[in-house]
Amino acid sequence: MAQNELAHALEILKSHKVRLTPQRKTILNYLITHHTHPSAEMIYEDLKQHDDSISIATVYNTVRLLVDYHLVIELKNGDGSTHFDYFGQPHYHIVCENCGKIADVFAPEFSRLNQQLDEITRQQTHYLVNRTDIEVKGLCPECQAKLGLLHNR
Amino acid sequence: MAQNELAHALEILKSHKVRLTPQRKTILNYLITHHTHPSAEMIYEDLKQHDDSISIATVYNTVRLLVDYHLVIELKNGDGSTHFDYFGQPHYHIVCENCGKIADVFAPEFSRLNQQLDEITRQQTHYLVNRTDIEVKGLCPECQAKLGLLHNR
DNA sequence: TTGAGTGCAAACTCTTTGCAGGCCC
DNA sequence: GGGCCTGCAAAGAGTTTGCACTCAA
Repeated sequence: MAQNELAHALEILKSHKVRLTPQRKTILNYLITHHTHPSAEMIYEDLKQHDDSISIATVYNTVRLLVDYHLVIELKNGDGSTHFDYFGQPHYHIVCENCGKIADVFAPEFSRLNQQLDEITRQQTHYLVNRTDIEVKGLCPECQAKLGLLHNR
Repeated sequence: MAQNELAHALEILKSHKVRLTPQRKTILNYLITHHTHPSAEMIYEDLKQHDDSISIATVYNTVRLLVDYHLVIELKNGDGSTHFDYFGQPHYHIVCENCGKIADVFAPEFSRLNQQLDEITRQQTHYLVNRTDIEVKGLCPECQAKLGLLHNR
């Protein structure tokens, strides 16, 4: 499954004549197999553990490349850094405003909803729409408990 | 209109026992009357022109305060800095991926759509939902023309 | 072979912080 | 009058850049 995903993503890059270096494959594979919304720093630290030696500059270069090809999306969770998420299946994100934890939300209505937004946006602004990112903000279950808010559910 | 808006916003702050300093009023008023999605730096530069002397630190402090009280929302347009927008009427944003220009989109369906998202998100993640931000990315009319893409409309 | 990619470290930009003095409530 | 807010400058964090070397195609 993840292997197919990786092959598929590599195919897309190859079709755009992007050079497939070991570093790029490693980072792409990391993002496909880790749905933890890591920052560049986290990717770097994790990959350093294994014998994959990769510099932080290459991590930044590569994630930007992957974002440009719409394979990965950027997320901000309020901690100052940018987090990344492989975007294989359409989904959106909810960010905990207290601890910054990010969760994925897969909604069947998502694509229909996106189409609606595209339509409205294009009519109203004449912008050419490429993609829509939805970000919900709230409190994760842990932080609700921590803050004594569970009775509010 | 803008005066009512300002009075309304100040009322909200006052009800939370927030100290209403001249700087805070000035910045809030600036954001209510300028729907240009400025960065902290832009607000600072603009206010420096007039005799309002305000430090950049105060601009950062104040916009964060306003974001905390949900009077203002933060936007990223890819230029590295954070932009701010007074959030009087519910709306969302489209960002030009080429030049970074941000436009507002007011959709009547927006609040219904938000409710749907809240529902789905809460059921799926058990997060307590506070707010939903939608950000559409695309190309503004000017950049479409500049890039010779108008025939794609 | 060759030019794009990598690694390193320094530089840069945006934002935050510490502290002394000022002023809103 | 008390304590939060402001202004200044310096520090901090995250990200980008310049350059020499490497390697995928």
